Formats: sequence, structure tokens, C-alpha cells
Amino acid sequence: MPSRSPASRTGRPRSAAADAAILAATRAALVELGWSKLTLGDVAARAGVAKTTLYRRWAGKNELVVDAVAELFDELELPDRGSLAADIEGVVLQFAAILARPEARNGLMAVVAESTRDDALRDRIRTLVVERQKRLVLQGRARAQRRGELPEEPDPEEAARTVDLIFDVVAGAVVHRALVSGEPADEMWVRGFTRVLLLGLAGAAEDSVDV
Amino acid sequence: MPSRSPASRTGRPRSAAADAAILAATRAALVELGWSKLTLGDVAARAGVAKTTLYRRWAGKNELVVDAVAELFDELELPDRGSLAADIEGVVLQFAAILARPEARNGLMAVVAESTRDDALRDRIRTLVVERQKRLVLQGRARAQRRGELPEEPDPEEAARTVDLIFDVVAGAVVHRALVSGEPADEMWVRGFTRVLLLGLAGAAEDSVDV
Amino acid sequence: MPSRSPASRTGRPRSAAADAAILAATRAALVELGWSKLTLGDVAARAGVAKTTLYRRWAGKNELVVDAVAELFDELELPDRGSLAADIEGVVLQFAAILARPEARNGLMAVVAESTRDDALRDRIRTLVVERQKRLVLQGRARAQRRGELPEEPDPEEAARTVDLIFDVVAGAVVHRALVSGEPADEMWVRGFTRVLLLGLAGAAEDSVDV
Amino acid sequence: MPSRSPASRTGRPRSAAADAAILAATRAALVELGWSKLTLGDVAARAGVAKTTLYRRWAGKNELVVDAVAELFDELELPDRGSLAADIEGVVLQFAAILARPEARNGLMAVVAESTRDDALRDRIRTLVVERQKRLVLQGRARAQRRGELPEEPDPEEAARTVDLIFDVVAGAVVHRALVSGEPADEMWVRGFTRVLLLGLAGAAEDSVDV
DNA sequence: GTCTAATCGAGACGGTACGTCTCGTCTTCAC
DNA sequence: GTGAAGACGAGACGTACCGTCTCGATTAGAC
Repeated sequence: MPSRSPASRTGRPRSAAADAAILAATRAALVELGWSKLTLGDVAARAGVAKTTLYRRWAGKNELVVDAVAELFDELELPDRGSLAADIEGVVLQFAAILARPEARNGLMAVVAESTRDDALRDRIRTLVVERQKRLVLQGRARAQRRGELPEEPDPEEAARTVDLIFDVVAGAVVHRALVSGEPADEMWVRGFTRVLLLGLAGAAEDSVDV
Repeated sequence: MPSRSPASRTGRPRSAAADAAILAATRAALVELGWSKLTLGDVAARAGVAKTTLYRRWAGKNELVVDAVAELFDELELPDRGSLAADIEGVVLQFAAILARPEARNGLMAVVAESTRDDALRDRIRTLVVERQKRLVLQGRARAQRRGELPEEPDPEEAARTVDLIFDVVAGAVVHRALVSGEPADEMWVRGFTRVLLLGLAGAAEDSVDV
Repeated sequence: MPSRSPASRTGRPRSAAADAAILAATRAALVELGWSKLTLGDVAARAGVAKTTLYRRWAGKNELVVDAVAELFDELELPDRGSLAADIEGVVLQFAAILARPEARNGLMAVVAESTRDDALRDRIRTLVVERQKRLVLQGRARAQRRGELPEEPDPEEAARTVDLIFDVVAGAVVHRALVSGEPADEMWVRGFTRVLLLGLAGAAEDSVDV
Repeated sequence: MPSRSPASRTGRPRSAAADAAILAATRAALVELGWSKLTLGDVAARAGVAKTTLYRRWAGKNELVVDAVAELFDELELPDRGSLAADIEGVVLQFAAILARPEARNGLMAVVAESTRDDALRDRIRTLVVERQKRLVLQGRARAQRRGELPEEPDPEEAARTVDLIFDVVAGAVVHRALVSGEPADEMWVRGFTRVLLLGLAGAAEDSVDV
């Protein structure tokens, strides 16, 4: 995901191996040092790469960390546990498990903090992390509709709003539980949370039908 | 909130005005520079104070920023809008308004990120920010019970768990909406969110009675 | 003057124009940047040549600059102004004029400085600059002998020592005047200097005859 | 000789020992590495001093090296060997001995080269090295006048011009002999050079009386 | 009305990392 | 095989902050 000059045919090509080594080194440094003590010089040294190579590909620490962290969330997948509630519980537990890893919790929160002052960075996070994982919500809804647990959505705009709300509530609550409250998002908590969420959504859907 | 040596009777006392000036300067620096570019030297200069004075009172940047940000959330209060739903909507909107201020969004997320690697810092945040604002949930429940909107809680442990869940969901969802999704937590969104939350909680309460 | 591999018959021959372009670019860079800020990458770019080409032909910055500067002194020639004193004054003024050019003064002194730690470089300077210009002293003496201003030298070893002394005194004094004292080596100064030099040499010659 | 802010009474005073350590470290680095490979970071490390301390006191490499080298020439003194010629020979030999030291020859030539592009640097060299050592010429003349070897100078302006000429010729010739020709300025060469110089000056003085 | 001790400002100190620059080499494609 | 292009590992640049220290100058309570 490092930036490349658009059309350059001549000259020595960039080493493909270097990218992977740099991202892995970044995650290792996040684990050991955390975002605020992570230095690009140290990452370069861990990756066995010169500082210039790193700066040639990434604009700075934030972009690098976003790319390194984004890869972590690609592991998420929607398990088929037979019911919508069970599926959600499964993916939420996976999400909590990733957030339990120090490189994810520290790196993610730090770049989110930085992104409050850097719109380009916020877009990068949205593109590489948030929008990318909304696939899970969409898959879950489609599967539940196939099972007959959920009706077809008549209004696509309303449907999109609901997806966003679900994502904000799920991601927000799990992150807050894990990082701010400092309590584990364990099976028991997840079951309670999922129940509230599904009942709330079901109730809200009925209401809007009534109205 | 700066630490003081326990028993010092003699000598020149610390300037009381300096504390306030330093915290205000910290917030101003957060607005202009953000957490990552904020330097204690700069804060000292803004406050018209020597670096030594600052280091004498705070252990480091994180502690200082937590103190500076915590004050912001003390403005929150539970409005009396006649119904539980309206009260919640009101306080969530206030919370969203504070999170729209750059010193709050940036400072808060940065120290949360740091706190993932520093237990003492996480405790400081919990004490000064999170636990301090749970009063809003407690007040809201008490008022709703007086109004008859909510029954008395029979099980105090279950009640505490519910308070925590509410706090995680509310704070997490609003923060995620505002900072990660980058969409405004405006009145329309807050109404939808509150409906889902209250219906979910009500449904879950019925269920647990059944079971 | 760049080094060439001794026997290379096959393949594309080296561009002859490139050599001249590189030396000219080197002088231009000396004027603009001076020796210490001159970079080979910049010279290559000015000459419209790849860095590889430059490194294939010169071992480094010092060798390149010596070659570029040495060409400047080939302009010197002994004018025929009718008398030994006038001839010397003429050539000294020419020398001073070259030393007034920034690429000469800066490039020459810099490589002399470097040569104090690099014997190969000192030899290169001696061969390409110093020995090459001693021709002027030899020509001047021969012409003065034809005119009857100077006697034939009986002792060739003593004659060589005198040539060296003259060269050290002339070159050294003019360089010191121009670069260290920072005063112009103008016609008035040159006349005074030449008078002292010739009277000194004449007196020394008489003495050695007496003894 | 490092620059100091003119009137600063408050704050921690600068370490006096650091100056001496830095200048000594500079000379040691000149011996080992030469001017062009000398780095300020290395000098700081040798002196047991932080880079910032060095940059706080000197503007850059050139200023530092001038100061470090200038101290070397303060060792020069005019010996009393009984006659003007012998005194000159003595001091020239001392000068040649200093120029035989690598830190002097390399450092001096390098800053002279740099000074061709930096007027402030040229003034610094002139003040700290050249003008400072003209005392030797003045002492020598005064002593010779006391001995009756030289007449009193009637015209002070002419006298100053002669001092400058002597300095250019002596310093220039010795430097050229030692650094460019690469031959030793040994006793034999110095005797020959001194004879030419004194005879030339004597002859020129007579001439100007005649005219 | 001292004495005394901790405060205050100022700023130098030894460090560390920054992001940029240039080095000289290497690797690729085009002629 | 040469040349242009440009990536590569290496390492110095000069700057900015770090958190500590050393100063002289205030302060205010204890004596």
C-alpha cells in the first residue's frame, strides 16, 4: 500500500520483500515500544532496510502504522454458527481477540487520535479498516435473510443507515469495553451485549413499520 | 491534581495560579498542535512558567493531558426533558458536542492510546473521566424510577453490570460515530441510537425476568 | 584525463563529448556551490549524464576537480614584454587573474587541502598543475638568457633548485596575497613583488659566485 | 572564542571546560580523519559533550576548525639568534614545523579553501591567524633596528606595505613548499630562501631611496 | 527582623530521534 | 556493453525536545 510514482518504467524496481518486512517490523515495534516510542529508524533497522527506503514508500509514522494495523483486521471472518445472534457473537469475540493484541489496541487508538487532526489520515483509516470490515455486517444480514431471520430491506438508504449504526455500536462498544473500561469482552459480556443490540434493532424495526 | 510532596511546611509555597494557567495552556496547545506535537516546553512557555515548574508538578505529558481533558467533561449534566429517552438524548448530544472540540477528541483518544501500555495512566483516566461521569447514568436511572419509567432494581450486582454496559455502548458508539466514522452525532442519529438502546435494554430486562 | 580500461575494443565506445561536458559541469558547480557542497550527483545532472557514467570515469570528487581545475591553468603563457622583469610581471598578473575566478581559487585550495592526506592526489596535482606550469619559468629564463639578462647556468642541479624556489615563492606569494590576505594582486603590488624577487635572486647569484 | 550571547546573567552558565575539550577533540579528529571526513558528531563524542553543546557555541565546522587551528600558531615565537637573518631562519623553521603537523596543514588549507566562498570565515582566519602572527614580523624588524641592521622606517604606510609583502612571501612560499611541492622546508632550503628575501628587500629599499 | 527552605525564572547540559541529503553501489530496461 | 533511471544500505546533517542540572533571585513562614 505504499505510494508509488505512477508511471516509472526505467530504473531499479522497488524490492517487494521490503514492504512485507517493514510492515512486520512495524507491528513488532508496536508490541515492544508502542506507537509513541516507535521510531522509523528503529523500524528500518528491524526490517533490515535503510531509513531512506522506508521514507521513499511511506510519508510518515501514521501512514505506516495504519497499513500495518489494517492487515490485522483482515483475519476477521463471519463464522456460520446457525443463528444471527450466534454469528454476531462469534465475530464480536474475534474482534475482541484482535483488540487484545497490543499492536492492535495501541496502534489503532493512536492513529485514530492522530486522525482527529489529519483528514487524509482519517480517510486512510476509513478506507483500509472501517469500510473494509463493513463486509461482515453485510454478510451477516444477507445470511440472516436467507435463513428467514430478517426480512428483506425495502429501503436501501435506511438499510445503509442501519449498517452504519450497527457498526458504530458494535465497534464502539467493544473498543470502549476493552480499552477504556479495561474489562474483558468475554463470552458472557458479548452474549448480553448482543441480546441488547438485536432486541433494540428488532424493536426499532417494528416501530418504524408501525409509524 | 498535580502531585505534591506530602509534608512541606516551610519554604515558598507553590503558586496556585500556575496550575490553572498550565492546564489552560495545555488545552490551547492541544487545539493548535495536537497531542503528538505538543511539547512540555511549549506548554510552559504559553503558561508563562519555567519548564522546571511544570515538571515539579506533573510526571509527564500524559498525566498533564489527562488532567487538562478531564476538566472538560465536568461540564456534562443531565437535563430534565420530561422523559428518560429525552434525557438520554440530551446528555448524548452534550457529550457529542464536547467530542466535537479538538482538544477533547484529540487529547482523549491520545491518552487512551497511551493507556493501553500504561496501567497507571489507564487508572487515572478511569478515575478522573469514566467513573466520574457514570454519575450521569445513575442520575438518569434514579430520575426515571421516580417517574415510574423504570422499576426498582432488585439485584444490585446486575444493576452495576447494566450501568457499565450502558456506559460502554453510549460512550463507545458516540466516540466511534464522531471520530472513526467521521459523521456528526446529530439529533437525528441520536434519536435513532437512543431508541435502539432503550428498546434493547427493555427487551433484555423482560427476558431476564422470564428466565 | 579520466582513466580508461587499457584494452576495450568491443561494445559501445564512451562518448567523448561526455568528458568535456562533465568537466565543464564540474567547473560550473564549483562556481555555484564550491567544493564542499559540490556533489557528484549534481555534476552528473548538470552534464546530462548518469551518475554511473561519471563513476566509471573518475574515482571520486577530488580527481574530478583536479582535472577540471588543471585545464584552467593551461591558458597561462609567457608574454614577450621586452625585459625579464616585465615578462614576469605579465605572467604573475595572468596567474592572479585566474586565481580571481571562484572555480579556480576554491577548487584549487580544496584539492590541495585534501592532498595533504592523500599522496596519490598530491601527485596528480603536481603532475597536472605544478610541473606543467614550470614551463613558464624555464621559458622565461631561456628568453632572458637569449636577451643577455641572465648568464648561462653552469650547474644544472643548482639551476633546478632555483626554478623550484622561484616557483614556490611566486606561486605561494600570489596565492597568499589573493586568498589569505584578501588583497588584490594588482599591478602595483606585482611590480613591488617582482623587484624584490629579481633583486634577491641576483644578489644570491653574486654571493654564490663569490663563495 | 565561541560566540556568546552578550549579556545573559541568568540560567546555568556554560561549562568552561567544554570549550577546551572540544578544541582538543577537533584537532585529534583532524589528525585522524582530516577536515573533509571530520564530523561534528564525532568531535562531540570525542570531547564527551553533546552535539547541541557544540552547535550552541560554534556556527559550524569551519568556525570550529579555524579556532582549533589558530591555537597552534600561538606557539610561534621569534628566537634571538643574534642576527636578522638567523632570527628569520629560526621562525621560518618553526612555522615549517607546525605545517608538518597534519592537523595544521590539513585544517588550515581546508578553511582557506572554504573562506574563498565565505567572507566572514576569511575575516575570522585573518583575525585569529594572520594578523595575530604579524607580531613576529614587527618584533623582528624592531629587534633588527635596535641592532642597527635596519634603518628606522620614515614612512609608516610604506612600512605597513612591506610587512604585508614579507608576510605574503614568507607564509606563501613556506606553505607552497611544504604542501604543494611536497618538499621539506629544511634548514638548507630555509637558508637559501632567507638570503633571497633579505637581499631582495635590501635592494628594493636602496632603489626606493635612489628614486 | 532575620533565618531558612522550597519556590521561581532562565538556560545549559547529555541524549535521542527527526526527516533530509549525499554517498557509492546495484539492478533493471532501452539502445 | 553502454547509458539513463532510480532503488538500495549507509551514515552525517542541523534541529527540536527530552528530562535533568545548575544558577541567582524571590517569597513566606518559623524563629
